[in-house]
Amino acid sequence: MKIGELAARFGIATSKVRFLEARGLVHARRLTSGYRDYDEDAAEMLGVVLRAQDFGFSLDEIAKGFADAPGRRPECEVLLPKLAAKLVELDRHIAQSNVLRERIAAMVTELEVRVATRARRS
Amino acid sequence: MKIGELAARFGIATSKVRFLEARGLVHARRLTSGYRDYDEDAAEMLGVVLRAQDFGFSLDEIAKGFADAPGRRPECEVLLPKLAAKLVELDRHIAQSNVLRERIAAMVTELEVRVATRARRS
DNA sequence: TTGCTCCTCACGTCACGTGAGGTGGC
DNA sequence: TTGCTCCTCACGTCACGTGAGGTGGC
Repeated sequence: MKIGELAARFGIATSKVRFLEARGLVHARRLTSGYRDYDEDAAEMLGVVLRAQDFGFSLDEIAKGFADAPGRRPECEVLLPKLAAKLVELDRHIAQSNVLRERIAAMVTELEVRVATRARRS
Repeated sequence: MKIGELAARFGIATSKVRFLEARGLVHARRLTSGYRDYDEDAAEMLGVVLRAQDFGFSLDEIAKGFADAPGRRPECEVLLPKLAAKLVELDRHIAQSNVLRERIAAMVTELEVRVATRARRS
């Protein structure tokens, strides 16, 4: 599989795939033409990386996760505390977002009232 | 007020204040020593900028907001549609975060079961 | 003099995106 | 030959943070 096909499969840009390769997070063989060539193993690895990113891990954290793991995939024991920490972080983030949402909603209401009042006056 | 006091008042770094000044989002007079000097007007403007950032506006958007407004503060008519759009965006973001939260929680549970099973086996 | 704050560059960071200039393959 | 995809640099972006080298002010 060439880079364009792989990128399309995950809905990302080819530049991102090359970038992740430079960071050591995806591996590619090369065709004689110099084109990158990916097998299913590489695709799966990319999938794991993208999901970890979704989970809020930075690329450094993800790289360390792969390094800590003896095999290609990080082990449960390594992953568990990190995921648990992310869960706490996410909960705080969601709570903050909800507060923010209410503040913005309140401001919108206030501005709407102000605009309406001004319209009535003129 | 000097930069350190202003920064401390808002809980931000002095480097951020200088950066925002370079972007034209805060204004400072200068003392003869060359030190930046801030009055309450400047502090208020900084407060507006920081709140807008909290609301998820980029610095470019904030700068445009100030530019669109004839005075120092953006008008309701300019602000309202932008805030409304942010509200929609935030709602989507919160919904996604909740989905993510459940996915991580499920994975944590799954890994815990796997670790427990392995412990029992050995 | 000490120690704190302030100053101006300039470069680093994070995760890419973009554009130049060139090549492979149907 | 056209047109699409691929390649490698190198620089741009966003919102700052950091560090060098130097100065003000109590």
